Amino acid sequence: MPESRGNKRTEASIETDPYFFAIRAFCSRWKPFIIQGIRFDGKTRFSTFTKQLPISEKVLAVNLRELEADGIIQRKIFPEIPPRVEYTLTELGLSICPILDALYKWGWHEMKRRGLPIDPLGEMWHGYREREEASMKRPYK
Amino acid sequence: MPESRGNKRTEASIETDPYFFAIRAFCSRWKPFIIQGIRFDGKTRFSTFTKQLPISEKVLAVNLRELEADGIIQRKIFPEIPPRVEYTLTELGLSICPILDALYKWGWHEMKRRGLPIDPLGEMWHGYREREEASMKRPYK
DNA sequence: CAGTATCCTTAGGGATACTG
DNA sequence: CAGTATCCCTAAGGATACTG
Repeated sequence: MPESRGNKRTEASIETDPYFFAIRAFCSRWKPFIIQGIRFDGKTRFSTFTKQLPISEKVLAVNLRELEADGIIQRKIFPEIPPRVEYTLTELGLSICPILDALYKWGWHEMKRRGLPIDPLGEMWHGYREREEASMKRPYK
Repeated sequence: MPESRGNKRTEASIETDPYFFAIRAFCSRWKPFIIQGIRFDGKTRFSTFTKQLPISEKVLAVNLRELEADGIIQRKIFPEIPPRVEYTLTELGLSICPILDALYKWGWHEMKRRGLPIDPLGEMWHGYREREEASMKRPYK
């Protein structure tokens, strides 16, 4: 095996670019929803995510580990039986929220302009629709 | 084949959410760089991208088609020999730039804080480093 | 409860050759 | 020049079962 596929020299330029860094850190499929979920409740438990999102336990665990490794969320373990683990946003995690809000706002306005259907629970979370606390507790299931 | 893998009902909620819409529209691996490239020159040609980015022609073409379909860029064909095609940003495309700048800024500060190496050409594009016009013309090759 | 472990599928990306 | 067409590979995501 003489070399891997990609051109390492040029690849490196992309992968040391802040766009790449930021997008990898919090613009994947699930991370905005996970961050939003923590933000909504202040702190969240593992099983709360699996109730709120159509995400598998494996994928959730991977995303939580990455967010923790990137310093965006914090994991606190309470030595109880049954075990309890709480996830909160760090200062860095809080600094992402305005950007996520801007992404949401852009998408919301563009979807409205095109007449596309918009998930109402996300709208409640973001203040684009009046809140119904009951349905917000179990948004996606 | 009774059903596809994913749960359609819950999938739908995610896929009608503005986060998903916005991230799909311009937070993929290449789209921020493509948008930035057009923004830098005002208008750009196909071959200019392939010189500026370590991207294959196929992937570039796919991304350009998607950006055009989403109304983010405009494609103008000049009936010449050899053919000439110019890509420009639409109003919608311009509306994305502040969000991309915020993403870049967040990534830049966080990478600095961690002492990570940052691609200098991106820094020039974004005004985080003094411009050297020569090297900015062929950034990634 | 809060996860691993296993196995599988698919979308995105990439190298290269070719065409109008 | 501005793309297609092919073929290939990997990473991300997902369903399900199991464990401390």
